[in-house]
Amino acid sequence: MKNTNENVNQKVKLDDVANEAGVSKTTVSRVLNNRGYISEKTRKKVHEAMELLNYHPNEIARSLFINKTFIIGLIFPTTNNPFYGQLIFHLENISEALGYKVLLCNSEGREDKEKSYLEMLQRHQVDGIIAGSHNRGILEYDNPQLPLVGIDRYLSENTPVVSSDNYDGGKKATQLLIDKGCKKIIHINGSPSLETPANLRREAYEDVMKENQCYPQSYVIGENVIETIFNENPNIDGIFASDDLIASSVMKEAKRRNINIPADLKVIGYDGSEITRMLLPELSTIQQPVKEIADLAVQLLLKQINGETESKIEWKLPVKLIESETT
Amino acid sequence: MKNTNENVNQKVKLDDVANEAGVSKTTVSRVLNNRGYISEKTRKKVHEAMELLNYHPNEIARSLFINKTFIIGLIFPTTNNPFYGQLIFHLENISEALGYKVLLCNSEGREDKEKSYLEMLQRHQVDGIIAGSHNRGILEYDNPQLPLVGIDRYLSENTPVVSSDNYDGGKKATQLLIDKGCKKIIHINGSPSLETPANLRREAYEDVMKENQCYPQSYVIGENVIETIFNENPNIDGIFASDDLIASSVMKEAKRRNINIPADLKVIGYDGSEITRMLLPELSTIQQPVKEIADLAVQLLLKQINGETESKIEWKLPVKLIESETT
DNA sequence: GACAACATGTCAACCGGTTGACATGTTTAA
DNA sequence: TTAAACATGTCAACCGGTTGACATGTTGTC
Repeated sequence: MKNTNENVNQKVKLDDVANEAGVSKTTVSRVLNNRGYISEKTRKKVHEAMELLNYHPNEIARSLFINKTFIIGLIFPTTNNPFYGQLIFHLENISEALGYKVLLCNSEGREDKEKSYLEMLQRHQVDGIIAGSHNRGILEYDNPQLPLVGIDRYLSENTPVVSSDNYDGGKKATQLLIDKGCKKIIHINGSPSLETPANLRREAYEDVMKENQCYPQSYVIGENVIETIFNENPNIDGIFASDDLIASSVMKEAKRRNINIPADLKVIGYDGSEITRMLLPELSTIQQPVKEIADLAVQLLLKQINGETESKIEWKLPVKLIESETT
Repeated sequence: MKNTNENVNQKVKLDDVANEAGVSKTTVSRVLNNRGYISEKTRKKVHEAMELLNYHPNEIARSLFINKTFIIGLIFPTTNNPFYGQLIFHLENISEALGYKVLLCNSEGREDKEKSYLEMLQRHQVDGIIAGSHNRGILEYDNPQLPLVGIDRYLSENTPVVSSDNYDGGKKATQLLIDKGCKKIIHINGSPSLETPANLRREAYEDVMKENQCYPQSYVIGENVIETIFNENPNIDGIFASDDLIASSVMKEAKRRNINIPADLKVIGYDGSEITRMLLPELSTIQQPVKEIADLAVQLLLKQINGETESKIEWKLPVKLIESETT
């Protein structure tokens, strides 16, 4: 009953609070969870005791019982990238506002890491996962009965995918280069073996090129690819890179070769994240609505978590063409 | 005893595995934790049962009992920043390699968010926290009996702080500008009210300036500050920005005013993160050893977690001057 | 042949909350 | 006056693992 405080050495638990406040364990729990009848006087007493003892309810114990952790797992290649950095920032932000915490997993695009993260997240009883990484199939195979949302990645037949309107983005980018008078336009993208809606950027590129009687030609990003492109295509006058980092490498190489942008070569990227806009404002790009993507992804995940159904699988959000100095 | 599989609807638990394998709960636990005597035959049986049922041990239950979660909390302003993005990537990476998971908290530099995150992390029974955000005092006040490490931030008297050698970095940067013949050098930094070792960058700047009979003048970053600097100092010929993003804004403004860099104005930044180097390679900067900082921070945290003592409080890692086109 | 080491089982307490059932007493409203 | 609503307590089961104590039986070895 008495305040036997004086630097508690062990963790304070609910029992201790009950003793301090002179009430029962059940009453404290009632105060904590706002259930049943509680008088203001008792509520105050309990809160004071909690304050005095510096009590922090053990979420682990709570989670175990209620069978819910309020944790969401995020699996993405890396935070060390302007687009993902911004996306993850918003995902965390929105989740936090809705009472969820976030376990961060940097898969580095490696299948083995992704697999072990998935396993780890299941052991940790996360309430759901948002992933934007690697191959279809892995998650499908393990078939966790877990709420799941993909960002720019197909995870399985029935998991919702949120992405920007990649086809429209690819169309806008290609069309701009053509409108600016480019004749020999090349597209550079990531590995097309990944099953991602981002491949639509290339599809749109090819369609628009053909519509304009141009021959589409794509390169997959990799070691020395950009040099190769310049070497193999001396008459190149337009490049559509499927992300801004690639575009920046293109610009660097062009500079090295004294190719003037935009006079001799026009370049457009994709993503338009805040950091890229800040550090490389001269680059024209297709901007993804990152915050909206994050918003929708969390919303769809929470729907699943709460058992609501939603039949729409593919969600596309509008992109914005940002024209700058490279076109 | 029999495989009563056929799509398990509820969560598989240890009991189910025991039944499937035809052994006792204790034996399964022994296999799982590698304790006591277990024959190869039994071990195999148990593993097969786990596979068959697609069993994932409930870490929550385990954590509750062993009183350890293997989770580390990370409190940083944002992942949407080249430096923090890279730092957080490495922190997660290293933690993962050592068997720890990471709860991500974007404080946005807000005191209230930081406070509520701290509270949340304690409820979730994290094993420790690495923070690189905001004011001293908050964490100290709450005085959590929690392993704690700061990165570039003093958190309390006795919490270790890891940072780059800020004084040396500031010295190198300023000296470079002076060596290049700058006479009127201005420093731009973040709020000096934050108690962070990063303030040493400015101290070094001031010391070097005085040593060279120059008058040191610092501005705090904020709305329109850069314009103000140019307006108030028409004869300015050198700027040392305390991070690369600020430096990039300086470059942008200089371009707008047709001030030629480096001919009329030399600029040097601080951080040298991968993304900045990639997008803005022409910027001279002081590069922090991000991976080494992350490495050391995790190491120091684990030491605390494991009850080992370490009396050294301030850790400084060497920086590297990267000279490029802006100086 | 005996004793140590190996192999496994049963049982129950425990980690720190949550919850339902039930009891008792006090207010409040009709 | 009396029933409903309010306020709190006790008790025990439960969430899903872990662990120690103790029992029993099998091998291996000197």
